[in-house]
Amino acid sequence: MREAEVPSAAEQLTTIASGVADIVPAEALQRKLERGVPLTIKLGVDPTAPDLHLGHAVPLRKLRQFQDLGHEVVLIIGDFTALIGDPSGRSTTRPALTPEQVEANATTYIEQAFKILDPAHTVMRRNSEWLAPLGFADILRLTSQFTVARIMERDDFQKRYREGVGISLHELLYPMAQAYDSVAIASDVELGGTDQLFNLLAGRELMEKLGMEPQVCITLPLLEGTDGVQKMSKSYGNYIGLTDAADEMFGKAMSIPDVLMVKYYRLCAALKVTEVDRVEAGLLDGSLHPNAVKRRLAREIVSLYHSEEAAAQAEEAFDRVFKRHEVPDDIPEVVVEPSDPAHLPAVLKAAGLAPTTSEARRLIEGGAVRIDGEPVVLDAGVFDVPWSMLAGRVLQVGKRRFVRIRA
RNA sequence: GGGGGUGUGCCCGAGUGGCUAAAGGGGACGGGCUGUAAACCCGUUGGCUACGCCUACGAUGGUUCGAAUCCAUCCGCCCCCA
Repeated sequence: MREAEVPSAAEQLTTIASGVADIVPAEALQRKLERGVPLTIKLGVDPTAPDLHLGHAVPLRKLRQFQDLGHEVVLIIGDFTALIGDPSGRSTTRPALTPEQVEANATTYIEQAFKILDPAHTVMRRNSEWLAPLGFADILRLTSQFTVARIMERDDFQKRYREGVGISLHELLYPMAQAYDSVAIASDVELGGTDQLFNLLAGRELMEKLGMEPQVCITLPLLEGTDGVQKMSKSYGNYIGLTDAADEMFGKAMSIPDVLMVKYYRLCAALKVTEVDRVEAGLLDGSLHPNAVKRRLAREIVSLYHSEEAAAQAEEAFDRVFKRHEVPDDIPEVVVEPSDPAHLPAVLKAAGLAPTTSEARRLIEGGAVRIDGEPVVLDAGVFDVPWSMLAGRVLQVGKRRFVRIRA
């Protein structure tokens, strides 16, 4: 009875191809799908960054699509390769992690990954299972499958070599190690970011040399962060975290540039491809208002990581603050040592609304501070305010920072 | 091993003795407009209960009434030759 629900290879291909950067080679994937047997889909993750965001979620979502089409996922925790450090996109040798760090990161990774993946169709493996037991002879046999010229084709290696930046010998082995993962689990398909293409192809090549059916490589585009320019990353501060609170997540999603909306729909939401196509067309011909489209996107994302109710609440809270310019309903309360008159910059600092009193002064002078929604206007050089103006009231800085003052 | 260059605020980058808390740009923040998008306009961008004081131009120590600017030593980074 399940067979009746299984979409045709062509239909599956439409879903799989949505939003991806490349499928190498696409015909091979089609052939694999046509067999009608569940495929083994591989994703290797480096347990380097503990907190996942929507950028990390992109390949995970694609895996989930595969699962929903009836395929099996093997998630490989690169606990052994983490000791090498993936040189991809790096201009210097990556610092190796300690086994403890790797373990801790792996645990949080798995926890967050299962917000997306279907546990019933996911197998978790660690690549130390098969990489650690390899002897020197095994390594020689594996390395003999690759030529230096082939490995040095990688543009990040080339760049580093040309620029005289050191490349440790063990780094050259990274692609081979990852390739061997594919051999170990006999993957049909491996996913990765566009920067992973070389490593993915190494897997394909090694499998072929060892007489196996080679995997198909699917690359996914890098996701730009909320600033719309840099790729999403914690260090750029432009990320939407998988564990962000619903309100936060909604607000961040609303702040992405319009041009990125369709990409987010494709890569970060769980809608059917036909529905995403419809939204894209609607935006193009003007029948859908961008704001409405973005709201829906924000709701979809929050629903995925929290719930539909949470999404509805987040939208309501968003409207309250940003559309109707009202005070949100749950404002953190801060206890401030009363003084009369009160030195407003000191209060702002104490309340966590400004990092320094100097900054607080600037904000006051710039008209950024409100009490119970009313802008605070003081004479130049005056920063003292009667305590009665503050006690029990809502102190606001800018559009989104609120605090209720408690004596 | 030899020769040369360079180190400024979150980032890039001017500045070669006082007019420099340090031009200009980017970013960020705030205000306006708006759909918390983009674009655009304006303001702010070291600290301090503050018409003043303190700390800042890789580090330390000097010269000077006065130094980011001159000198010495040290540290970091980069380039060329071997």
